[in-house]
Amino acid sequence: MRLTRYFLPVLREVPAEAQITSHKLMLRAGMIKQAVSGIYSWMPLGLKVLQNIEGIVIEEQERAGHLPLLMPTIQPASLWQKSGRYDDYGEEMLRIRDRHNRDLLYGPTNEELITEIFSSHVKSYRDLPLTLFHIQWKFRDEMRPRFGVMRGREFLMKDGYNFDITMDDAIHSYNRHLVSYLKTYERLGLKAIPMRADTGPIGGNYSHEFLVLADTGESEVFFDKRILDFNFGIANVNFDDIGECQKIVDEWTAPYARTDETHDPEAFDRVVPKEFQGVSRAIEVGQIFYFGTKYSKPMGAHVTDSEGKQVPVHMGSHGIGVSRLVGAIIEAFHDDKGIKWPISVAPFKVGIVNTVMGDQETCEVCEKIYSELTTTNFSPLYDDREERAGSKFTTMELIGIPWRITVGPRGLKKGIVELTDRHSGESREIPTDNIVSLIKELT
RNA sequence: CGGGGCGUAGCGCAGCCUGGUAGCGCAACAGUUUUGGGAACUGUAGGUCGUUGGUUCAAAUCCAAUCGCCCCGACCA
Repeated sequence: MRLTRYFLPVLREVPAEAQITSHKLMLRAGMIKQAVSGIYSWMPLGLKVLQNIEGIVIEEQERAGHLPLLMPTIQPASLWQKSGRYDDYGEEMLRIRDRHNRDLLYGPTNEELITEIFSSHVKSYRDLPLTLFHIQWKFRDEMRPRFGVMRGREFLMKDGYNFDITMDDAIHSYNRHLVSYLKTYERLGLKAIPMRADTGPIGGNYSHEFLVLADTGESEVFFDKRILDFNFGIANVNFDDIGECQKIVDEWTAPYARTDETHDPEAFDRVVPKEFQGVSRAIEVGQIFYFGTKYSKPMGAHVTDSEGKQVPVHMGSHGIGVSRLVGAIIEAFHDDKGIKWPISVAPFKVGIVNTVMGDQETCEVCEKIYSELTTTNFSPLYDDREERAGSKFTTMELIGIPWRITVGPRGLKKGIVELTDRHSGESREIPTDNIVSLIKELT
Protein backbone atom coordinates (compact mmCIF):
# COMPACT_ATOMS: atom_id res chain seq x y z
CA MET A 1 0.00 0.00 0.00
CA ARG A 2 1.23 3.45 -0.88
CA LEU A 3 0.60 5.90 1.91
CA THR A 4 -0.40 8.58 -0.61
CA ARG A 5 -3.25 6.29 -1.69
CA TYR A 6 -4.22 5.15 1.79
CA PHE A 7 -6.68 6.61 4.26
CA LEU A 8 -4.71 7.12 7.44
CA PRO A 9 -6.04 10.11 9.39
CA VAL A 10 -3.32 10.33 12.06
CA LEU A 11 -3.59 13.01 14.70
CA ARG A 12 -0.75 14.97 16.18
CA GLU A 13 -2.77 15.86 19.22
CA VAL A 14 -4.93 13.59 21.34
CA PRO A 15 -8.67 14.27 21.24
CA ALA A 16 -9.96 15.28 24.65
CA GLU A 17 -12.33 12.30 24.77
CA ALA A 18 -9.51 9.81 25.33
CA GLN A 19 -8.15 8.91 28.72
CA ILE A 20 -6.17 5.69 28.57
CA THR A 21 -3.18 4.89 26.39
CA SER A 22 -4.77 2.42 24.02
CA HIS A 23 -7.70 4.72 23.32
CA LYS A 24 -5.41 7.70 22.72
CA LEU A 25 -3.16 5.71 20.42
CA MET A 26 -6.05 4.24 18.47
CA LEU A 27 -7.39 7.72 17.84
CA ARG A 28 -3.99 9.18 17.02
CA ALA A 29 -3.15 6.32 14.68
CA GLY A 30 -6.43 6.87 12.84
CA MET A 31 -7.77 3.40 13.69
CA ILE A 32 -11.18 4.36 15.02
CA LYS A 33 -13.61 7.25 15.10
CA GLN A 34 -16.31 7.55 17.71
CA ALA A 35 -19.83 7.74 16.33
CA VAL A 36 -21.53 8.15 19.69
CA SER A 37 -20.57 7.13 23.21
CA GLY A 38 -19.30 3.55 23.18
CA ILE A 39 -19.85 3.06 19.44
CA TYR A 40 -17.04 3.34 16.92
CA SER A 41 -16.30 3.30 13.24
CA TRP A 42 -13.26 1.26 12.33
CA MET A 43 -10.98 3.05 9.90
CA PRO A 44 -8.91 1.05 7.41
CA LEU A 45 -5.90 0.61 9.70
CA GLY A 46 -8.01 -0.38 12.70
CA LEU A 47 -10.08 -2.76 10.63
CA LYS A 48 -6.96 -4.54 9.42
CA VAL A 49 -5.89 -5.26 12.99
CA LEU A 50 -9.40 -6.32 13.96
CA GLN A 51 -9.54 -8.72 11.02
CA ASN A 52 -6.10 -10.12 11.77
CA ILE A 53 -7.20 -10.94 15.30
CA GLU A 54 -10.44 -12.39 13.98
CA GLY A 55 -8.47 -14.57 11.58
CA ILE A 56 -6.34 -16.07 14.34
CA VAL A 57 -9.38 -16.68 16.54
CA ILE A 58 -11.19 -18.45 13.70
CA GLU A 59 -8.17 -20.59 12.83
CA GLU A 60 -7.72 -21.76 16.40
CA GLN A 61 -11.41 -22.48 16.83
CA GLU A 62 -11.52 -24.55 13.69
CA ARG A 63 -8.34 -26.33 14.71
CA ALA A 64 -10.08 -27.40 17.93
CA GLY A 65 -12.94 -28.80 15.88
CA HIS A 66 -15.45 -26.00 16.40
CA LEU A 67 -17.73 -25.01 13.53
CA PRO A 68 -18.31 -21.44 12.37
CA LEU A 69 -21.76 -20.11 11.57
CA LEU A 70 -23.25 -16.62 11.64
CA MET A 71 -26.27 -15.57 13.63
CA PRO A 72 -27.97 -12.18 13.23
CA THR A 73 -27.53 -9.13 15.45
CA ILE A 74 -31.30 -8.65 15.76
CA GLN A 75 -33.25 -11.30 17.63
CA PRO A 76 -36.91 -11.82 18.48
CA ALA A 77 -37.92 -11.01 22.05
CA SER A 78 -40.07 -14.14 22.16
CA LEU A 79 -36.99 -16.37 22.38
CA TRP A 80 -35.76 -14.50 25.42
CA GLN A 81 -39.15 -14.61 27.04
CA LYS A 82 -39.00 -18.36 26.70
CA SER A 83 -35.65 -18.62 28.49
CA GLY A 84 -36.78 -16.17 31.14
CA ARG A 85 -33.98 -13.72 30.47
CA TYR A 86 -36.04 -11.05 28.69
CA ASP A 87 -36.92 -9.46 32.01
CA ASP A 88 -33.75 -10.48 33.86
CA TYR A 89 -31.36 -8.80 31.48
CA GLY A 90 -32.63 -5.34 32.29
CA GLU A 91 -31.63 -1.99 30.87
CA GLU A 92 -28.48 -3.34 29.29
CA MET A 93 -30.50 -4.93 26.56
CA LEU A 94 -31.34 -2.69 23.63
CA ARG A 95 -34.99 -3.33 22.83
CA ILE A 96 -36.42 -2.50 19.44
CA ARG A 97 -39.90 -2.60 17.95
CA ASP A 98 -40.45 -3.19 14.24
CA ARG A 99 -43.23 -1.79 12.00
CA HIS A 100 -45.51 -4.66 12.89
CA ASN A 101 -45.12 -3.85 16.57
CA ARG A 102 -43.07 -7.01 17.10
CA ASP A 103 -40.62 -6.83 19.97
CA LEU A 104 -37.03 -7.36 18.92
CA LEU A 105 -33.68 -6.82 20.53
CA TYR A 106 -30.08 -6.24 19.49
CA GLY A 107 -28.37 -9.36 20.78
CA PRO A 108 -26.10 -8.97 23.81
CA THR A 109 -25.26 -12.68 23.51
CA ASN A 110 -26.66 -15.69 21.70
CA GLU A 111 -27.51 -18.59 24.01
CA GLU A 112 -31.22 -18.44 23.16
CA LEU A 113 -30.74 -18.24 19.41
CA ILE A 114 -28.17 -21.00 19.21
CA THR A 115 -30.25 -23.25 21.43
CA GLU A 116 -33.21 -22.78 19.14
CA ILE A 117 -31.10 -23.59 16.08
CA PHE A 118 -29.79 -26.62 17.85
CA SER A 119 -33.12 -27.93 19.06
CA SER A 120 -34.82 -27.59 15.70
CA HIS A 121 -32.15 -29.60 13.89
CA VAL A 122 -30.38 -31.92 16.30
CA LYS A 123 -32.41 -34.82 17.58
CA SER A 124 -30.02 -37.64 18.39
CA TYR A 125 -27.10 -38.21 20.72
CA ARG A 126 -25.28 -39.51 17.64
CA ASP A 127 -24.96 -35.92 16.38
CA LEU A 128 -23.04 -34.93 19.49
CA PRO A 129 -20.67 -33.56 20.50
CA LEU A 130 -21.23 -30.33 18.61
CA THR A 131 -19.64 -26.92 19.07
CA LEU A 132 -20.78 -23.93 17.03
CA PHE A 133 -19.30 -20.43 17.16
CA HIS A 134 -19.56 -17.13 15.41
CA ILE A 135 -17.95 -13.71 15.44
CA GLN A 136 -20.64 -11.07 15.44
CA TRP A 137 -21.29 -7.57 16.78
CA LYS A 138 -23.01 -7.45 20.13
CA PHE A 139 -24.71 -4.58 21.86
CA ARG A 140 -24.90 -4.04 25.59
CA ASP A 141 -26.21 -0.71 26.70
CA GLU A 142 -23.60 -0.14 29.38
CA MET A 143 -24.34 2.53 31.94
CA ARG A 144 -20.97 3.99 31.41
CA PRO A 145 -19.01 3.13 28.28
CA ARG A 146 -15.36 4.13 28.51
CA PHE A 147 -11.79 3.45 27.51
CA GLY A 148 -12.54 3.38 23.79
CA VAL A 149 -13.03 -0.10 22.40
CA MET A 150 -12.19 -1.66 25.77
CA ARG A 151 -15.65 -0.98 27.10
CA GLY A 152 -17.80 -0.04 24.17
CA ARG A 153 -21.52 -0.62 23.95
CA GLU A 154 -21.19 -2.17 20.53
CA PHE A 155 -18.39 -4.70 20.40
CA LEU A 156 -17.20 -7.60 18.30
CA MET A 157 -17.14 -10.89 20.09
CA LYS A 158 -16.48 -14.46 19.26
CA ASP A 159 -19.03 -16.57 21.07
CA GLY A 160 -19.23 -20.32 20.93
CA TYR A 161 -21.60 -22.91 22.32
CA ASN A 162 -20.99 -26.58 22.96
CA PHE A 163 -23.64 -29.29 23.14
CA ASP A 164 -22.84 -32.59 24.78
CA ILE A 165 -24.81 -35.60 25.92
CA THR A 166 -23.18 -35.98 29.33
CA MET A 167 -21.54 -33.75 31.85
CA ASP A 168 -18.23 -35.55 31.32
CA ASP A 169 -18.37 -34.79 27.62
CA ALA A 170 -19.26 -31.20 28.38
CA ILE A 171 -16.27 -30.91 30.71
CA HIS A 172 -14.06 -32.11 27.91
CA SER A 173 -15.54 -29.42 25.70
CA TYR A 174 -14.77 -26.96 28.45
CA ASN A 175 -11.19 -28.17 28.62
CA ARG A 176 -10.84 -28.11 24.86
CA HIS A 177 -11.87 -24.47 24.88
CA LEU A 178 -9.52 -23.58 27.65
CA VAL A 179 -6.64 -25.13 25.72
CA SER A 180 -7.61 -23.53 22.40
CA TYR A 181 -7.87 -20.15 24.11
CA LEU A 182 -4.39 -20.52 25.57
CA LYS A 183 -3.11 -21.11 22.09
CA THR A 184 -5.12 -18.25 20.61
CA TYR A 185 -3.83 -15.67 23.08
CA GLU A 186 -0.31 -16.87 22.69
CA ARG A 187 -0.52 -16.39 18.93
CA LEU A 188 -1.79 -12.87 19.55
CA GLY A 189 1.39 -12.23 21.50
CA LEU A 190 -0.44 -11.99 24.81
CA LYS A 191 0.10 -13.59 28.17
CA ALA A 192 -3.49 -14.31 29.18
CA ILE A 193 -3.90 -16.07 32.52
CA PRO A 194 -6.90 -18.33 33.10
CA MET A 195 -8.48 -17.39 36.42
CA ARG A 196 -11.29 -18.95 38.33
CA ALA A 197 -14.29 -16.72 37.79
CA ASP A 198 -17.76 -15.89 38.86
CA THR A 199 -20.44 -17.10 36.49
CA GLY A 200 -22.50 -13.87 36.48
CA PRO A 201 -25.77 -13.56 34.57
CA ILE A 202 -24.86 -16.36 32.15
CA GLY A 203 -25.24 -18.74 35.05
CA GLY A 204 -23.84 -22.17 35.69
CA ASN A 205 -21.19 -23.41 38.05
CA TYR A 206 -17.88 -23.73 36.25
CA SER A 207 -16.05 -20.82 34.68
CA HIS A 208 -12.64 -19.36 33.90
CA GLU A 209 -11.79 -15.87 32.73
CA PHE A 210 -8.68 -15.03 30.76
CA LEU A 211 -6.89 -11.94 31.96
CA VAL A 212 -4.06 -9.88 30.56
CA LEU A 213 -2.10 -7.94 33.17
CA ALA A 214 -2.22 -4.19 32.56
CA ASP A 215 -2.27 -1.15 34.83
CA THR A 216 -5.38 0.16 33.12
CA GLY A 217 -7.34 -3.07 33.57
CA GLU A 218 -10.73 -2.93 35.20
CA SER A 219 -10.31 -6.04 37.32
CA GLU A 220 -8.06 -6.60 40.29
CA VAL A 221 -6.41 -10.00 40.18
CA PHE A 222 -4.44 -12.14 42.60
CA PHE A 223 -2.12 -14.80 41.29
CA ASP A 224 0.92 -16.96 41.78
CA LYS A 225 3.69 -15.18 39.87
CA ARG A 226 5.14 -18.49 38.72
CA ILE A 227 2.33 -18.80 36.21
CA LEU A 228 3.91 -15.94 34.27
CA ASP A 229 6.71 -18.33 33.30
CA PHE A 230 4.29 -20.77 31.72
CA ASN A 231 4.50 -21.04 27.96
CA PHE A 232 1.96 -22.87 25.93
CA GLY A 233 4.33 -23.32 23.04
CA ILE A 234 3.48 -24.14 19.51
CA ALA A 235 3.03 -27.82 20.24
CA ASN A 236 0.26 -29.48 18.31
CA VAL A 237 -2.53 -30.58 20.57
CA ASN A 238 -4.84 -33.43 19.81
CA PHE A 239 -8.11 -31.81 20.82
CA ASP A 240 -9.93 -35.13 20.74
CA ASP A 241 -7.62 -36.57 23.37
CA ILE A 242 -9.46 -36.17 26.66
CA GLY A 243 -6.43 -36.97 28.78
CA GLU A 244 -4.13 -34.62 26.93
CA CYS A 245 -6.52 -31.68 27.22
CA GLN A 246 -7.20 -32.43 30.89
CA LYS A 247 -3.47 -32.51 31.60
CA ILE A 248 -2.94 -29.09 30.06
CA VAL A 249 -5.93 -27.67 31.91
CA ASP A 250 -4.74 -29.11 35.22
CA GLU A 251 -1.30 -27.67 34.71
CA TRP A 252 -2.57 -24.18 33.83
CA THR A 253 -5.27 -23.99 36.47
CA ALA A 254 -3.16 -25.39 39.32
CA PRO A 255 -1.46 -22.13 40.36
CA TYR A 256 -3.59 -19.74 42.36
CA ALA A 257 -5.11 -17.17 39.99
CA ARG A 258 -8.35 -15.38 40.77
CA THR A 259 -10.17 -12.16 40.15
CA ASP A 260 -11.41 -10.01 43.02
CA GLU A 261 -14.81 -11.69 42.65
CA THR A 262 -13.55 -15.10 43.66
CA HIS A 263 -10.44 -14.13 45.59
CA ASP A 264 -9.97 -15.86 48.92
CA PRO A 265 -7.23 -14.05 50.92
CA GLU A 266 -6.78 -16.93 53.35
CA ALA A 267 -6.28 -19.51 50.63
CA PHE A 268 -3.97 -17.12 48.81
CA ASP A 269 -1.68 -16.87 51.84
CA ARG A 270 -1.87 -20.57 52.49
CA VAL A 271 -1.11 -21.75 48.94
CA VAL A 272 1.22 -19.09 47.56
CA PRO A 273 4.51 -18.22 49.27
CA LYS A 274 4.80 -14.48 49.93
CA GLU A 275 7.54 -13.90 47.36
CA PHE A 276 5.36 -15.34 44.58
CA GLN A 277 2.17 -13.47 45.47
CA GLY A 278 1.18 -11.20 42.61
CA VAL A 279 -1.50 -8.52 42.75
CA SER A 280 -2.27 -6.49 39.66
CA ARG A 281 -4.86 -4.82 37.51
CA ALA A 282 -5.90 -6.84 34.48
CA ILE A 283 -8.05 -6.77 31.37
CA GLU A 284 -10.56 -9.52 30.81
CA VAL A 285 -10.23 -10.81 27.25
CA GLY A 286 -12.29 -13.98 27.36
CA GLN A 287 -14.37 -16.30 29.46
CA ILE A 288 -15.57 -19.87 29.29
CA PHE A 289 -18.55 -21.41 31.06
CA TYR A 290 -20.09 -24.76 31.67
CA PHE A 291 -23.73 -24.33 32.63
CA GLY A 292 -25.20 -27.77 32.27
CA THR A 293 -28.87 -27.84 31.32
CA LYS A 294 -29.72 -24.28 32.34
CA TYR A 295 -30.82 -23.32 28.83
CA SER A 296 -31.51 -26.70 27.28
CA LYS A 297 -34.28 -27.48 29.78
CA PRO A 298 -36.42 -24.34 29.41
CA MET A 299 -35.66 -24.08 25.70
CA GLY A 300 -36.44 -27.72 25.08
CA ALA A 301 -33.06 -28.65 23.65
CA HIS A 302 -33.39 -32.39 24.04
CA VAL A 303 -31.92 -35.29 22.14
CA THR A 304 -32.74 -38.96 22.15
CA ASP A 305 -30.09 -40.91 24.04
CA SER A 306 -28.89 -44.44 23.31
CA GLU A 307 -31.75 -45.89 25.33
CA GLY A 308 -34.39 -43.93 23.42
CA LYS A 309 -35.04 -41.42 26.22
CA GLN A 310 -35.37 -37.67 25.71
CA VAL A 311 -32.63 -35.91 27.67
CA PRO A 312 -31.64 -32.24 27.85
CA VAL A 313 -28.15 -31.59 26.50
CA HIS A 314 -25.27 -30.26 28.56
CA MET A 315 -24.05 -26.93 27.33
CA GLY A 316 -21.28 -24.44 27.75
CA SER A 317 -20.50 -21.08 26.23
CA HIS A 318 -17.25 -19.31 25.52
CA GLY A 319 -16.41 -15.79 24.53
CA ILE A 320 -13.46 -13.80 23.27
CA GLY A 321 -13.75 -10.03 23.12
CA VAL A 322 -12.30 -9.48 19.67
CA SER A 323 -12.65 -5.70 19.50
CA ARG A 324 -11.51 -5.36 23.10
CA LEU A 325 -8.39 -7.33 22.24
CA VAL A 326 -7.26 -4.54 19.92
CA GLY A 327 -7.15 -2.24 22.93
CA ALA A 328 -5.70 -4.88 25.21
CA ILE A 329 -2.84 -5.61 22.82
CA ILE A 330 -1.99 -1.92 22.63
CA GLU A 331 -2.07 -1.67 26.42
CA ALA A 332 0.45 -4.51 26.48
CA PHE A 333 2.63 -3.30 23.60
CA HIS A 334 3.39 0.40 23.33
CA ASP A 335 5.94 3.02 24.27
CA ASP A 336 5.96 6.80 24.33
CA LYS A 337 6.26 6.89 20.54
CA GLY A 338 3.24 4.74 19.81
CA ILE A 339 2.05 1.22 19.24
CA LYS A 340 4.33 -1.84 18.90
CA TRP A 341 2.20 -4.48 17.20
CA PRO A 342 3.07 -8.13 17.62
CA ILE A 343 3.88 -9.33 14.12
CA SER A 344 0.86 -11.66 14.06
CA VAL A 345 -1.69 -8.85 14.23
CA ALA A 346 0.24 -5.94 12.68
CA PRO A 347 -1.78 -4.11 10.01
CA PHE A 348 1.36 -4.03 7.86
CA LYS A 349 4.38 -6.13 8.72
CA VAL A 350 6.85 -3.85 6.95
CA GLY A 351 7.07 -0.12 6.32
CA ILE A 352 9.24 1.51 3.70
CA VAL A 353 10.43 5.05 4.36
CA ASN A 354 11.69 7.05 1.42
CA THR A 355 13.76 9.78 3.08
CA VAL A 356 14.17 11.98 0.02
CA MET A 357 11.34 11.87 -2.46
CA GLY A 358 13.32 14.18 -4.76
CA ASP A 359 16.16 11.70 -5.18
CA GLN A 360 15.81 9.51 -8.24
CA GLU A 361 17.88 6.56 -7.09
CA THR A 362 16.12 6.49 -3.72
CA CYS A 363 12.75 6.39 -5.44
CA GLU A 364 13.85 3.61 -7.77
CA VAL A 365 15.14 1.44 -4.95
CA CYS A 366 11.98 2.05 -2.91
CA GLU A 367 9.81 1.10 -5.88
CA LYS A 368 11.81 -2.06 -6.44
CA ILE A 369 11.59 -3.19 -2.81
CA TYR A 370 7.94 -2.24 -2.68
CA SER A 371 6.97 -4.21 -5.73
CA GLU A 372 9.02 -7.27 -4.75
CA LEU A 373 7.47 -7.37 -1.29
CA THR A 374 4.01 -6.74 -2.69
CA THR A 375 4.20 -9.55 -5.21
CA THR A 376 5.30 -11.95 -2.49
CA ASN A 377 2.35 -11.00 -0.30
CA PHE A 378 4.15 -9.12 2.43
CA SER A 379 1.84 -6.14 2.24
CA PRO A 380 4.35 -3.37 2.92
CA LEU A 381 3.28 0.18 3.66
CA TYR A 382 5.34 2.51 1.49
CA ASP A 383 5.52 6.08 2.75
CA ASP A 384 5.79 7.92 -0.54
CA ARG A 385 4.52 11.26 0.74
CA GLU A 386 6.35 14.51 0.08
CA GLU A 387 7.27 14.75 3.74
CA ARG A 388 10.53 14.99 5.56
CA ALA A 389 12.11 11.85 6.90
CA GLY A 390 11.49 12.71 10.54
CA SER A 391 7.79 13.00 10.02
CA LYS A 392 7.70 9.63 8.27
CA PHE A 393 9.62 7.90 11.05
CA THR A 394 7.21 9.35 13.59
CA THR A 395 4.21 8.05 11.67
CA MET A 396 5.63 4.53 11.27
CA GLU A 397 6.39 4.42 14.99
CA LEU A 398 2.98 5.75 15.97
CA ILE A 399 1.07 3.17 13.95
CA GLY A 400 3.37 0.44 15.22
CA ILE A 401 4.74 -1.22 12.07
CA PRO A 402 7.11 -3.99 13.31
CA TRP A 403 9.81 -3.59 10.65
CA ARG A 404 10.91 -0.37 8.96
CA ILE A 405 13.10 -0.20 5.91
CA THR A 406 14.71 3.20 5.54
CA VAL A 407 15.94 4.07 2.07
CA GLY A 408 17.94 7.25 1.40
CA PRO A 409 20.87 8.62 -0.59
CA ARG A 410 23.11 8.40 2.47
CA GLY A 411 22.77 4.63 2.70
CA LEU A 412 22.60 3.98 -1.02
CA LYS A 413 26.08 5.50 -1.45
CA LYS A 414 27.27 2.56 0.64
CA GLY A 415 24.90 0.14 -1.12
CA ILE A 416 22.76 -0.37 1.96
CA VAL A 417 19.33 0.29 3.37
CA GLU A 418 18.49 0.40 7.04
CA LEU A 419 16.25 -2.10 8.82
CA THR A 420 14.74 -1.03 12.14
CA ASP A 421 12.97 -3.23 14.64
CA ARG A 422 10.05 -1.36 16.24
CA HIS A 423 10.16 -3.55 19.34
CA SER A 424 13.83 -3.24 20.21
CA GLY A 425 14.43 0.04 18.40
CA GLU A 426 17.61 -1.44 16.95
CA SER A 427 18.72 -0.67 13.41
CA ARG A 428 21.09 -2.51 11.16
CA GLU A 429 22.51 -1.88 7.73
CA ILE A 430 21.50 -4.37 5.07
CA PRO A 431 22.92 -4.58 1.56
CA THR A 432 20.18 -3.34 -0.75
CA ASP A 433 20.06 -6.60 -2.69
CA ASN A 434 19.47 -8.70 0.44
CA ILE A 435 16.64 -6.80 2.06
CA VAL A 436 13.70 -8.59 0.44
CA SER A 437 14.92 -12.07 1.25
CA LEU A 438 15.77 -11.01 4.79
CA ILE A 439 12.25 -9.65 5.33
CA LYS A 440 10.82 -12.94 4.14
CA GLU A 441 12.86 -14.70 6.78
CA LEU A 442 11.85 -12.33 9.56
CA THR A 443 8.10 -12.14 9.02
C1' C B 1 -28.33 6.06 37.95
C1' G B 2 -25.75 9.53 41.93
C1' G B 3 -21.49 13.13 42.09
C1' G B 4 -18.19 16.36 39.13
C1' G B 5 -16.25 18.64 34.55
C1' C B 6 -16.64 20.25 29.51
C1' G B 7 -19.22 21.75 24.56
C1' U B 8 -15.90 28.09 20.41
C1' A B 9 -12.67 25.92 12.69
C1' G B 10 -10.62 18.87 11.37
C1' C B 11 -7.50 18.45 16.38
C1' G B 12 -5.66 21.09 20.88
C1' C B 13 -7.10 25.54 23.23
C1' A B 14 -7.86 31.19 24.60
C1' G B 15 -11.88 34.70 24.86
C1' C B 16 -16.91 34.34 29.12
C1' C B 17 -15.82 36.77 35.44
C1' U B 18 -16.57 42.80 33.73
C1' G B 19 -22.13 41.92 27.14
C1' G B 20 -20.16 45.74 21.87
C1' U B 21 -15.53 43.75 14.96
C1' A B 22 -14.56 35.62 17.03
C1' G B 23 -8.85 34.69 18.10
C1' C B 24 -4.09 31.45 18.72
C1' G B 25 -1.18 26.80 17.68
C1' C B 26 -1.28 22.48 14.71
C1' A B 27 -3.59 20.30 10.42
C1' A B 28 -5.59 21.76 5.17
C1' C B 29 -4.82 24.53 0.35
C1' A B 30 -1.25 27.63 -3.09
C1' G B 31 3.75 29.22 -3.89
C1' U B 32 9.13 29.54 -2.73
C1' U B 33 13.30 27.58 -0.30
C1' U B 34 14.27 22.97 2.06
C1' U B 35 15.07 17.30 2.54
C1' G B 36 17.82 11.16 7.76
C1' G B 37 13.89 12.48 13.59
C1' G B 38 6.96 15.87 13.50
C1' A B 39 11.04 22.18 8.24
C1' A B 40 10.83 27.77 7.32
C1' C B 41 8.62 31.89 5.06
C1' U B 42 4.51 34.27 2.32
C1' G B 43 -0.41 33.94 1.14
C1' U B 44 -5.48 31.47 1.17
C1' A B 45 -9.64 29.03 2.90
C1' G B 46 -12.46 27.23 6.97
C1' G B 47 -16.97 29.15 12.60
C1' U B 48 -25.33 30.11 12.59
C1' C B 49 -19.52 29.91 19.49
C1' G B 50 -23.98 22.23 20.94
C1' U B 51 -29.45 23.44 20.62
C1' U B 52 -33.84 26.17 22.05
C1' G B 53 -35.93 30.01 24.64
C1' G B 54 -35.33 34.43 27.72
C1' U B 55 -32.99 39.33 29.45
C1' U B 56 -30.84 43.54 26.59
C1' C B 57 -30.30 48.76 21.82
C1' A B 58 -26.69 44.63 21.56
C1' A B 59 -25.30 37.71 23.85
C1' A B 60 -19.74 33.12 22.60
C1' U B 61 -20.18 36.14 27.17
C1' C B 62 -25.86 36.95 31.67
C1' C B 63 -30.42 33.56 32.93
C1' A B 64 -33.34 28.99 32.01
C1' A B 65 -34.24 24.53 29.73
C1' U B 66 -32.47 20.75 26.74
C1' C B 67 -29.00 17.56 24.02
C1' G B 68 -24.16 15.58 23.77
C1' C B 69 -19.22 14.17 25.46
C1' C B 70 -15.69 13.01 29.42
C1' C B 71 -14.18 11.77 34.56
C1' C B 72 -15.21 9.37 39.73
C1' G B 73 -18.61 5.60 41.89
C1' A B 74 -22.35 1.22 41.90
C1' C B 75 -22.89 -2.97 37.22
C1' C B 76 -20.22 -5.73 32.86
C1' A B 77 -16.84 -9.46 26.82
